[in-house]
Amino acid sequence: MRFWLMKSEPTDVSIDDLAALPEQTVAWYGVRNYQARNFMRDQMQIGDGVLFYHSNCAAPGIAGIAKVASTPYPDATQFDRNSKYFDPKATLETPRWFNVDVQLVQKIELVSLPELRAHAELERMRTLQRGNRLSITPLDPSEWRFITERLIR
DNA sequence: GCCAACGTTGGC
DNA sequence: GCCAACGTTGGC
Repeated sequence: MRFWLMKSEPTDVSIDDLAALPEQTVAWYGVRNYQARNFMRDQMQIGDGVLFYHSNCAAPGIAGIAKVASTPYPDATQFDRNSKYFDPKATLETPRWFNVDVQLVQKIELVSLPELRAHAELERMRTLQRGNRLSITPLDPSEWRFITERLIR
């Protein structure tokens, strides 16, 4: 079992949006970065722990606990001409982008970015590193435990 | 809206 | 394969 931090812009899919979806589950569509894709395609397994992070918004931070809820499959938006995620180089035979489904476990009181930065235990977290932009990053089990056991009210 | 950091593109 | 130009991310 692995642990992941996954960023979502709340104007796109917020934690409340996720909570309102059938099965409280969403396809993690729209990833167009190879490293992040590879995490989903090659490393994620059903049941992996996910921290659902709100990014590019007024109050960035961890907004919920979730889990990986499917094996990887082709991201439908790459084939959709009307989607901003359409990829003309992708074909049904050779899809380029993959996603998993993510299911909400629990909405939490926001653990803000400044709070995350305040703990020495988390200083090596990828998301907190200078210049990091990757939307999906692995978490050390120790980081997962610290956040889920110590920072969540 | 600014801008630092980083990934991708494409000419050569 | 190099690398300048460009686009995107995301905190502030």
